[in-house]
Amino acid sequence: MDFERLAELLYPDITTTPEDMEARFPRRELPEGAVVTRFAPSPTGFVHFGGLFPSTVGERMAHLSKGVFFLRIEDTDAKREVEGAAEGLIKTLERYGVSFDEGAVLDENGKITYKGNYGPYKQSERREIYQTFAKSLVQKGLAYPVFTTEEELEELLETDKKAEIKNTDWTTAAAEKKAAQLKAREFTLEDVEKNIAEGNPFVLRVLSDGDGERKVKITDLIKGNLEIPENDEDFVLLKSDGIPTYHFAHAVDDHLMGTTHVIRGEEWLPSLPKHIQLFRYLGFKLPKFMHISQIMKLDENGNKKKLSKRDMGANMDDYTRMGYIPEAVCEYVMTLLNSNYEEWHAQNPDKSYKEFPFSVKKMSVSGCLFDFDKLNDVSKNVISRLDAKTVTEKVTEWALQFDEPFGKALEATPDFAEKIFAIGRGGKKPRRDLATLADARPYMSFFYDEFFKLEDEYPQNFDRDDIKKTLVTFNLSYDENDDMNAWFDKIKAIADSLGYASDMKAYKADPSAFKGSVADISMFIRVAVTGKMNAPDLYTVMQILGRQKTLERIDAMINSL
RNA sequence: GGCCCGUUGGUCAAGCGGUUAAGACACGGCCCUUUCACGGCUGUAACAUGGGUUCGAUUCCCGUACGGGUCACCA
Repeated sequence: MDFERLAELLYPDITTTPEDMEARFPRRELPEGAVVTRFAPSPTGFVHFGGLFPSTVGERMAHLSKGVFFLRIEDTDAKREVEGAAEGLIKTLERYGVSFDEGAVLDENGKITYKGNYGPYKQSERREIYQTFAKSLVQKGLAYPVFTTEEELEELLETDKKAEIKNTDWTTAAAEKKAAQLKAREFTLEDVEKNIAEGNPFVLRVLSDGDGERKVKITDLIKGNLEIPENDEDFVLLKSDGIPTYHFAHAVDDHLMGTTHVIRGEEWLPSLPKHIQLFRYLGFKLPKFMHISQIMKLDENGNKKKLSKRDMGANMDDYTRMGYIPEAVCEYVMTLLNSNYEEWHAQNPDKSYKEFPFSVKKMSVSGCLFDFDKLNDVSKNVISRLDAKTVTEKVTEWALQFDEPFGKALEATPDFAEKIFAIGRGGKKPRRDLATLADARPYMSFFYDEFFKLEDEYPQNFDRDDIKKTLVTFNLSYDENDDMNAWFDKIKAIADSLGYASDMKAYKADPSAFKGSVADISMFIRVAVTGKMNAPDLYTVMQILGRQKTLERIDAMINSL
């Protein structure tokens, strides 16, 4: 067959050559050891937690090595594209510390612009580039066209779907495919001429030289040494609209853009032989591959399942809504990525996770389960390290968006809110009450009259009279200028007068000698003032609340008893 | 179904030929403590399974089971 002729028939408009492209996109000049990575999402929706994973890895590797991290938009499937998705994607990633040096970035108006010398960074705008390489493959006899009518196409899709969905008859499906492939390879130049003349659409398929019985050996930086059967499928390079499939675009783009490390989810592992074959056909140097394990969740049957976009915690916006701060999510991601992160962080409590010496070798080969308990723990630490002012700001901002009445209350008296958040904050061992910004409301709402309510009841086993006497006596003696000791001495005095132990040691030694202890007396007061059995330090609470409100609440309780 | 990847406590995981098999989260107990939170101590709990190789396997090899992924003109 005259491949030159075939190439001309197929791509008469393409006058550029692969050499032209190489010249247009020269090799990058980077410092020794610098790594070029990329994140290449398709703009089909929001950022998925599973997408934060590989993008964080890429960002860390590139920036830790003084390399380049770029964003390429893989919009080769027009049908699935979602308007505005790319902008949202970039914004979200930005919030989680994933920023790009090159490729699609946002301008000051939040619109996409492109930066860098290896563009376009949007695949739909790289047609000519792909077709140039496609044409050269045809010239070398490594790719060929398949003309298929719309009906035939739909039919094919139908059978594929059937095999997939009904999970039936894989063997005949495979045999049919094989036969179709052999048939498609047999065509004449005349057939092509005729089809082109009629304006029939075609796809370009690779002419595979692979043998499914043989295996390719490849080392994945995460998975280790792999042996996968060679690709023997004449897969599609260019779709009938002239747009490449993922496989072809990946080979061409990552070569031209100088990607040194291809980081992606492990769902790509099975198609790796296709990519290896393509890089070879195109004469490209193979980049390093890193296939990252999926994040899983437990389904209702207790089986691990890929975290899908419907799941809570999949959409990064979920975290915002739930009140997780981005730093916490980032740190959680780091703990999953490199298990020694926590150890490092314990030794370097003041350093940002960005200073952590991230290591590819430490990455896990197996998929891990998403664990909210762990996220909460990490998040509690992160929030506990913030100062009162920052927490006040963050909670207020969050609440104004997701819990407006509470947000307004905080906003009205920021100094008051800050005093509350200052309780137990600062110092080496701060309180860890808040896992999320949303936890603030149940924690502190009793400080605000409009949210104050009796959440806990007095336990039945206490004499109402004792409670009443405690409250009355406390109110009469309360002096907000007392220091903590003086304040507590008064409470102890009440305990003694009612037959409750003021000394906990004595109480514990012989509980039967007392009606209760000073702990119970404190609780009587606490419930009256906070409406709850559990609250931050009562003395401080009263100080912040002020004399008037404190006494009012106690009075109200006395009257209700 | 074929192919690929995986399997150490409930979760994340260290260990990679000889260990009392770390640590963190979660859970239980105790201590501290006026409650909570913090802190300290402590406990329960694991190498999926069967064969090899070896003086010795959690570590290496093979099979089995289980889980996941994938088999599109989607990425």
